[in-house]
Amino acid sequence: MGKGKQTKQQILAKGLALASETGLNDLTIGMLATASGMSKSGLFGHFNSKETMQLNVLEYASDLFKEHVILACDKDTRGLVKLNQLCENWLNWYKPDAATCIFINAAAEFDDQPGALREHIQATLKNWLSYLQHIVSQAIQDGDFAADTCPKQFVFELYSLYLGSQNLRWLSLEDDERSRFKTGFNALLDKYGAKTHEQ
Amino acid sequence: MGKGKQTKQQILAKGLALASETGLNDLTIGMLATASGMSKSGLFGHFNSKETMQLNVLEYASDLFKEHVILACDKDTRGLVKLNQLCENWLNWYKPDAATCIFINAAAEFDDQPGALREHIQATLKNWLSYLQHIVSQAIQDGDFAADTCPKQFVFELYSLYLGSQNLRWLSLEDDERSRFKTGFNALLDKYGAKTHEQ
DNA sequence: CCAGAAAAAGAACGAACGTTCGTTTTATAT
DNA sequence: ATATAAAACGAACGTTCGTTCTTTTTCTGG
Repeated sequence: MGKGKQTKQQILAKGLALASETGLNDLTIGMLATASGMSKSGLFGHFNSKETMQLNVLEYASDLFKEHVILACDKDTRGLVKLNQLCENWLNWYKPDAATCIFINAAAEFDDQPGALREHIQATLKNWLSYLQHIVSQAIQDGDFAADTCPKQFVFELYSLYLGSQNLRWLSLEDDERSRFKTGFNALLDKYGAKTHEQ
Repeated sequence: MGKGKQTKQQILAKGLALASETGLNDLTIGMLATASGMSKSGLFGHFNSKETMQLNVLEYASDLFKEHVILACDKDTRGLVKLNQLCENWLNWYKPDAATCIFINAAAEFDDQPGALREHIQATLKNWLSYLQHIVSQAIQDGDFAADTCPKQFVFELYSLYLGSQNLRWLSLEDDERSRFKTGFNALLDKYGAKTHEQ
């Protein structure tokens, strides 16, 4: 890896950290340059636009998500077992004590702002939801959920619990162990007739 | 009402409309002035700071929320019946086909930005959630929900469904009738043993 | 109707932003 | 080691922002 790509990775790591604190919108080229110990124009040369920089930060976050959530699951698991692992990873995917998920946050920031960023965020979220639906469908096939379970509705309710947990956490109404989420999650498994749930 | 308060109300109405489209953060003094047909400094005089202007917009939104959601319920209803009415009003409280709820949106925008705005948003949301808990407690007292129902957990799951519905709506995965929300809501009522659910 | 107050306008400011440009430093490959 | 390309720098640009003045217009009460 050449010098260029190397510092670019360092910039993106710092960028994701900053964006997680202040939001992707407030991730300014000047402050990211300062945080990276380089000049504004020096950093700018890596991206040639602020939007490209933000896009690259999101892609960097996607890589981390894939690594820490999806690939971190045990091999050859599927259905209900994998769903449990995914949710556990999902809750703590890029920082143990962190603020809100950058994708959820960015979605709220750019929801009304057309452009490449918005489309990228939408695609990422849709992709994740459809992956979850795939796993739920496996669980149904395996007989872990009732046969008439609707994967879309299931994932909607699961996703909702995730959003709710993050939101309540911000209001200091959710604890570190995500008790509200986990109680809701277990109730969700019950409702759809899960035979066994571990953890 | 003097001329001052009068135009101020018009400004706030326009401000809420704009903030609902572009977010409270991007509600600039210049553009709000232009939209209100007056000069930047003329509008500025009403608030003496951008933060105060944003706060007033939020308070204006709170008034509208109280009017369209809480006070719009039939008098002398309580418990489960009132909960149904509240949720129906909640889904369409400030515009029929609108974008996301301004409080949810503002929460995401200011969650990492200390100040009066953040505290106001937190207080507003907490107040709403605790009001919902009060209504749920009534429903338990009235025997409409199982006696061992936890109001906090109930409201958490209800709130989550609201967040999820809005988020999926943005992803074009929820329809105008909020089918996902309503299916989840009815399932929630079932789970906690609601005897009757209307609408 | 008219004085005094309130409201609005207009011009200007300092700061921060994204971006451009020319130059200098650093890395890389022959 | 040296030529060439990549990377980083520093200064400046045009804008936009919130805010502060001073002046003008518009209300309003006696």
